[in-house]
Amino acid sequence: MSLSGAFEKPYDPSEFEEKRAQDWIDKGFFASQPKSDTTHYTIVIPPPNVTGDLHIGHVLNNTLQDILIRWQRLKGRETCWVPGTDHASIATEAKVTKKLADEGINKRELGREKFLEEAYKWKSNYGGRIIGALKRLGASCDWDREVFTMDPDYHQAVLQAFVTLYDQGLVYKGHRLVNWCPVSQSVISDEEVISEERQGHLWHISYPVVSPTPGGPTAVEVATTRPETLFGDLAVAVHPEDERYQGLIGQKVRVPVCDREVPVIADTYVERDFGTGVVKITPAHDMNDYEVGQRHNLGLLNVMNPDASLNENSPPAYQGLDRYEARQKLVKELKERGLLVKTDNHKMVVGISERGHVPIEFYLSEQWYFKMEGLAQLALEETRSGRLRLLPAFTEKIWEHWLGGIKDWCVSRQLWWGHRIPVYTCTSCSKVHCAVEAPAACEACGHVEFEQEEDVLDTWASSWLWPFAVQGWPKNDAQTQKQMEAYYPTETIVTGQDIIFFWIARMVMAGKHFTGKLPFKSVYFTPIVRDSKGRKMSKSLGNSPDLQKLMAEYGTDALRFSLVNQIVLGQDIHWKNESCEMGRNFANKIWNATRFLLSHAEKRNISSAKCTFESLKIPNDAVATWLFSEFCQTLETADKALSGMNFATYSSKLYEHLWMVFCDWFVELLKPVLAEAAETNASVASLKRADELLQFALSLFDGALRLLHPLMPFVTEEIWQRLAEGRSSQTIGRQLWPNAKELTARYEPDPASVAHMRAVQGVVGAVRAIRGQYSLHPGLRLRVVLPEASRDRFGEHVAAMEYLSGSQLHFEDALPQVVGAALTQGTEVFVDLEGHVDAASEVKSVKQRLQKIEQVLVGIQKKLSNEKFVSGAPESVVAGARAQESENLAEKKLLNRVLESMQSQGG
RNA sequence: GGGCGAUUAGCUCAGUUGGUUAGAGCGUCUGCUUUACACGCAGAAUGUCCGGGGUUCGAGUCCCUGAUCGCCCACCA
Repeated sequence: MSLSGAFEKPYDPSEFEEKRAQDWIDKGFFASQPKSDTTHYTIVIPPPNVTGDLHIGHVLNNTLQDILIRWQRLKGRETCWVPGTDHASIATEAKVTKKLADEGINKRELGREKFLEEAYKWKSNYGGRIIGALKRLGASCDWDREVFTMDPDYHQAVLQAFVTLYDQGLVYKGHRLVNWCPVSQSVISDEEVISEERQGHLWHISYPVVSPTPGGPTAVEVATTRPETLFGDLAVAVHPEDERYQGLIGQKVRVPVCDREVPVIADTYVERDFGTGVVKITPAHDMNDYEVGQRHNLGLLNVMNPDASLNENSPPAYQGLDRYEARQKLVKELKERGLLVKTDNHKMVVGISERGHVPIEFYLSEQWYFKMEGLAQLALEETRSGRLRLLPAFTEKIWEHWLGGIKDWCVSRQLWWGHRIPVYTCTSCSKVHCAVEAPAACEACGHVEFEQEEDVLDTWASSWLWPFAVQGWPKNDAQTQKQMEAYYPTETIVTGQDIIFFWIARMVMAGKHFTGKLPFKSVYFTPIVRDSKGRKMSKSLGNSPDLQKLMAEYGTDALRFSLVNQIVLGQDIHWKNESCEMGRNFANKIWNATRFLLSHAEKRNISSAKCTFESLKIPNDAVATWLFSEFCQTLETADKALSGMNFATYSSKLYEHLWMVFCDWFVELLKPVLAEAAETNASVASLKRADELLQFALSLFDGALRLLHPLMPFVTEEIWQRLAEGRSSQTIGRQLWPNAKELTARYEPDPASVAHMRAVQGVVGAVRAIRGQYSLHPGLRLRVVLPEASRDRFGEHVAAMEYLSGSQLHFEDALPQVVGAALTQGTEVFVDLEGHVDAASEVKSVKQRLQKIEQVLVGIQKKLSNEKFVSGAPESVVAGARAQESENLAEKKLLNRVLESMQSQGG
């Protein structure tokens, strides 16, 4: 293929990527079909919120899934990556509600049906965005299988799961204090409450004693962080053994402002050392107070509305005020009445609603719950038995802790966007029916009218079914059976650790409970991506990278590479946009390496199309044997790293192989070979060698591209398309991943060739270093002397070594007059510096080096003279130390010889 | 209050079961339009491996302890 048009430097990904991403999908390269054999490899995507935007965390976890899927696809497995989106009940409802409010429309006035219409409109406007972004990222999902958690089939699955649990007695309705989000005006689960430390106050308020005993106190001082709830106080509590308040127990005190009389009770819940040792008890607005209230039969007094404003149980002046306005007003009034003793600053932990971003209220209401203990046991058994593996391993401790102390799951939400709870109450006899379809007639009285529950289910009570519901569960038709057989259970889940309880644990429970199978074999928790200062990415900080811009500026491959390359299992990533440079430079590097190979192939009339990895032939040549050995090692590392989900090991090995090995050394070694063959009087042997090496290079490069493809799909595809004409109906993504066993059975890797090449590199490096030491111009051809005895060893590489080091090699034992000397891999290297360097400065340099060597030798010899080391350490370590000693001795001897020679020359 | 993780070059981080003279990328410095690539090539400099103890012939690695940062869990109003 000729180097025209689309093969310019530098590599410009923005020219290709978008088109390529669409082309892959159009040609159906990612489509999967259930097969009757067992080659399936399935991953289900963690469905992003339907109205969400792609953020860098998505890039990370979807890139990792894509790497696994593309890797397995290259290995010839029938891969299926199921994409989709989550309806995200509370998050979406909040967005739609806000949008309506901005337009002056009140959600409740609009009514349920109209609201849902609006929500679907919103979904159709924004729901495609994140899917589009994932496609742009190159995610090789089977896009024909996209599922939305409110699709009709999925809805059926959610209802069926609920009904099944109900029939099994695992669903109940409970009347208790719940976490209430005043913004969404719905209950939320414990997991949706985020504890945050906040600076608050501890107000000391005086409660007058109703009938003080003579000489006794006339008031008690109560400490509280939430004064506005005092309208709901039903008692004041002290510790039963607190000597200060013995006389008060059983008396009555007057709640300030509302002037209600409440008893002083004794309960061990009270900490004597905290505050004043006197606590106001507000059973309807605090979990602990609720418990205390239960113990003392205090009853309940709710003083708030669902939006956290004060209700009719508060004094008229406070009714309708928001809780914080009420607090201010009350504190002021207490001060005026002289009942506020003091105000202390106080740090406390406040429960914040994950979606509403405001402190939650404890609120008394009736809600639906799932019984979790049995389900939690199912999940625990899977990790304890080792059938389910969590990475990083320490997450298993978190898992154990949560599941061990699990509480029942409050699944009802006072929302409209979601799966409405399938419970129907007969309007005549009040019999409760739970069924997927509304019953035709009441089982008890035959009446035909029902009222369905108003509430919808927690989002996670639908997404916990994801791995099997996407395949059609619980339907039992032929297609569903076939799909369940092929694609369930899946392999692995890749996601953030933040949803370990929300989603991962519950999927395991649901999988075991409803299908009897563990839904995946492993879970990989990705690192959290933070900004360069270690702060969480957040909208309010505006520190999230603009991914569209990054992809346009550096390329998607660059983004993928740079992100993956920074992964450390179990640790956060500190992200800088500039780190994309590494990936961009890498993509450019291999792009240009291709330009080099192809231009020479053209010159030598070699068809790159014929040089596929399948046609790899290894010429009988030290350079080829060496590169092949390196490649085999890279392949082994890549396979092992990906199997163990060590993604950064995989990325850095490929980087090293392609750049440091293939480009820096192999291509450079190839150049003099090609140059020799290009001479007019080139020998037949040199022509043959050039052609063989070039063909070998192209074939091996094809293999290396495949190894890199899962990580950098775009640039590898662009290159692969240019290696042969007429590939547009194919993709590199469906070629074969090199098979290590077959490969090494055909050609044996040769460790000696690697050692041999290291010697060549050592000599070249030594000359370069000496050149650098004196800043000698690279164009200056140096005279280099190697010992006569090494002639055979380096014979075939002389031309290459001369080219790489910019020198002329001579094999002789006489030293140059002014000489830069080095010892590398047992070879003495002498660079003739006569006329370039002043002898005195080289003498000085040699003396310095000798000093260093002396120091090192002292250390080694001390170790070697230690009897315990010699007898105690493994043989290889002792041998290593001895080798080190002799090497340093040899270098010392060499330098002394050089020194002597130069000093005698200099007079 | 419990549990977990981190601390290695100016910055971001590697460093397998303890074993040569601790590495990479970026940045810095030097020299290069060497005909694939300046998004490049060649070379160089830079470390109290957080502090303090201990185990060991040998510790960045294991143990104890202290400090700092971060995360998770927990009902002190």
